[in-house]
Amino acid sequence: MRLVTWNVNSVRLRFDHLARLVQRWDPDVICMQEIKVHDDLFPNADLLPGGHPHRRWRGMKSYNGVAILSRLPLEPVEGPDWCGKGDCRHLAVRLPGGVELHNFYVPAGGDIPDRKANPKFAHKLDFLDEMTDWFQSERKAQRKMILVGDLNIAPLETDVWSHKQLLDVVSHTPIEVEKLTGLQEGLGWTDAVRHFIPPKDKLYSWWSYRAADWNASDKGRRLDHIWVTRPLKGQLKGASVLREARGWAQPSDHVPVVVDFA
DNA sequence: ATGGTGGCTTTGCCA
Repeated sequence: MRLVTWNVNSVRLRFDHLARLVQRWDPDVICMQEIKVHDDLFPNADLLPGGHPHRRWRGMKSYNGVAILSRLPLEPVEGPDWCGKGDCRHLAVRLPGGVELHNFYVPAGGDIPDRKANPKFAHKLDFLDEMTDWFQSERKAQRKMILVGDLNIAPLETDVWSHKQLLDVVSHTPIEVEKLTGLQEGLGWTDAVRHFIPPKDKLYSWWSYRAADWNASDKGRRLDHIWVTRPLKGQLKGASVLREARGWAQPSDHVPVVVDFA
């Protein structure tokens, strides 16, 4: 089984790119974030017509929104209303074999890394705390679970273009990294991508639109992740980050991240 | 210290 997570930054602008993704990498399950469309307007018929027939989505107007397209059957799994905001940042399903798949879009957190000065940063930290508590109390480490998504945090020094220069930049501050690590250690999640691509290697999944030449300056961050619980660790077969997708015409600022399972 | 781009909606908000 090949699984992809991708922050598409508007699903309605990404029909061709999704078709190319399937043509070139043939994923069985596609998890998307930032679909930016209300449920009623989700472009179901125009999206990979005839393919990946098992689909679920949760979207709102303009912002946020998550979706899963799959060749394998999906059963719904209920989740909480994170931070009581009803803002469409989580979609959970059960795959055949009793595997739970959790697709997240963690709040970006605004520009100022200060809980008091910036409510968006407070929301991000609270969201991470709620995730940690919920997985600890409602979900157990011995379950087969996959957690994917745009977690909006680059935890390792090699997950950013400059560790020193990003220490005060939201996405790589010590408090965010500490909370993400706490979430990870809570259930003993394995970072499936770093399982194959050594932590000493630089690795990014996002490059800002604001760079004059994203490829030449290469000021990226690894914000998109795929984690698995211990019972699935032995099933991991490979991982890659599809950097070339950032060079496609009118791209998302994120690229797909892929993990293969036995 | 600043501003750079893109998507969606509205002329600003969010990333």
